[in-house]
Amino acid sequence: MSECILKVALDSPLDISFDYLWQAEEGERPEIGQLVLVPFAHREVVGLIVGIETESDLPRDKLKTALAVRMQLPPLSPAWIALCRFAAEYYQRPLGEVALPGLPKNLRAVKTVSLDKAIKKLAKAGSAQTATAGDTPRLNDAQQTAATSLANTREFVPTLLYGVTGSGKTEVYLHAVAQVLAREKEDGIPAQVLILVPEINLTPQLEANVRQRFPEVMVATLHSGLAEGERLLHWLAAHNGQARIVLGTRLAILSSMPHLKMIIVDEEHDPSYKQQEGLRYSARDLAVWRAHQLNIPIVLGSATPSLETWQHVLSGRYRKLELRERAVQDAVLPKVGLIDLERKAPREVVTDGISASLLAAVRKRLERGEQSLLFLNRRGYAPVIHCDACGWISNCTRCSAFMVLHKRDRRLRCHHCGLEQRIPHACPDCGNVDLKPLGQGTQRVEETLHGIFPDARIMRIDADSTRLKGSAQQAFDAVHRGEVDILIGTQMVAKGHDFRNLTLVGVLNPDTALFSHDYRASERLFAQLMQVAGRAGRAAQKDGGNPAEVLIQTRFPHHPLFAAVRVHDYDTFAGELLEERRQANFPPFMYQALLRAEARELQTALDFLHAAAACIDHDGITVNDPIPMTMTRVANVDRAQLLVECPSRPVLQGFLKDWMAALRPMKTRARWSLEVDPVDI
DNA sequence: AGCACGCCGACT
DNA sequence: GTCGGCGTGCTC
Repeated sequence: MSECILKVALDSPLDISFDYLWQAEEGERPEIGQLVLVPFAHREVVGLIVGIETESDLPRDKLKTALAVRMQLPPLSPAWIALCRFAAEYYQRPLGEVALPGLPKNLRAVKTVSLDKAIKKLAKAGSAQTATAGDTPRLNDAQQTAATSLANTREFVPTLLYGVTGSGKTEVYLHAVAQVLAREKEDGIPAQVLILVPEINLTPQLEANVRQRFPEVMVATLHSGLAEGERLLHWLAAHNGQARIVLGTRLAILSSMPHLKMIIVDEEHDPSYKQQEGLRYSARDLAVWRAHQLNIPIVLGSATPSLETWQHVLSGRYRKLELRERAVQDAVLPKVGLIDLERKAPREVVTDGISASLLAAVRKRLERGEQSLLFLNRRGYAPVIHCDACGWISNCTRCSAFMVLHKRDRRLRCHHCGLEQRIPHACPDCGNVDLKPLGQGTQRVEETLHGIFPDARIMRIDADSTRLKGSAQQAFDAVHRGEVDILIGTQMVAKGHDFRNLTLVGVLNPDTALFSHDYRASERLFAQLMQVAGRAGRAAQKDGGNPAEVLIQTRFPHHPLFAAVRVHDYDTFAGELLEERRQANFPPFMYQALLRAEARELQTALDFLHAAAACIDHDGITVNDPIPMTMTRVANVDRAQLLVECPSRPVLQGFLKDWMAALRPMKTRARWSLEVDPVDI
């Protein structure tokens, strides 16, 4: 028996580690990286051992004794702890708040029963398998070149795999994975690969592809949809090295993988990689850091890379491997056309937001027995109802937003706070019974199309139509089986699925993003248009038949964004955007952080931000004026924000550290949080 | 963040 | 008389 002091990180907002006494049994010394059950305030919690010492700075009578070290779990590696520590420092949060919430709940439970059971189960599943690749399809030249380059890369080289939808990026990933796993034979290390995808629910194909290609290999999946028991098994399989491939969403970037040898980030530009609550990290950025830390290759795949990544390519920090053609035989890129809604003569007849030209194109598809997709990023029937007589509009009483008309449920619904009410039968202000829906949502488009094409099989896919678990998948399956003629959808339909018999994509209303105050809106719109265009049949035009067509309705047909979309020219467009960003001192040429505050009274939030702006010295940092957020009130809480900027990341980081230290003890009724590298401002 | 303690209003 | 409102303070 010998006594030691355990330094323990706990999931607590206090940015310190906590010291506990521990009597180590002979031969059972605790190690850094092990989990430990400790008494904390009036409860028992599980923490992470981050240090083992003989002395504590605190007097002995202040120390409590740890209750149990979780010896059955192999310790988390120093590299994993370093990753968490980096994320904690970079995003200005305590280590414990980064390291612990990501662990399966069972590992953090007071009782250890399910953990023991899971460990036994995995022990039965056997040791690491030999990685023998299944049948590998032939690669085209571009794919082969990319795959060879990746095969020759064993160190940290961030690589952009740049290719349009259908150019065969997945095949290149799988080759790269096969290469990494095959190296086990040479150096005897059972390598692991991490593959990140934006939304696991939309990419069951990738999981199926991976499992089919590597039938001998254990594949773990990690995403928020897993049941706790499953989550524990998959996490443990990654942690003990049994799972050779881990496929997951952004949260998987913090998984423990002791033999990690390659990271792949699919659709690296996707906004889903940014966690938008709690610890607001970018999984893509952490992936690059993790690859750098381990000196292993990382592949970032995209048809429309983020401007951050693109800038790194231009500056030579990242390597670019390009896949130019679609890999599927006979497939060519869809033809993109614009429908000018402002054209004076002949004027487009527009029915509920759908132009006559687009309707004609849909009719042509119906006659040919082909499928059409209409894309509108707005669910509900109409975004607002209003009274012609007095000007009343359906504002939410708790938010600075409209109540959206959901005609089928006969309700108004706020998409921000969830408030619902029945549709008023008359104007609440003047009693006028003729309240009119303004604008279009997917439900209205569905209704209009039913009226125009009564015999067509029409399906709507959005968050409302797919509320039930599994119903989204069922809907997509029905489209694949050809049971749908016209598909109407929000951005849910833009990702992941390619429909072979789909030859028309109509984009109803992209214009709001063109002149948005958010300077990232056009970058996102471009990506979204390219992505939704990619849904159009990859094999639609064999037999010299009809090429797939994308029709975009717009009142601004001369906007340069559309010119770039028409010729599928991301390079030029990205170059122009980057030049604008450089001129305007926006990211990636500027580093930013956002201090947000919210309170019942807007003034409380603003007062706090003003005090925060004044509380320390900020040489070299631009501290902007506190401003109310664009959507100021959500669920009866007013929100304001303060943007700080600096062209140097280390300088900004240094400032943020001091700033947070100064802010924490400040007394305020406002709730506040800091976001580093914010995406929407 | 939890969670307990503590000191004032309407109810079985 | 007590249930419970949320302000304040502490956590090795």
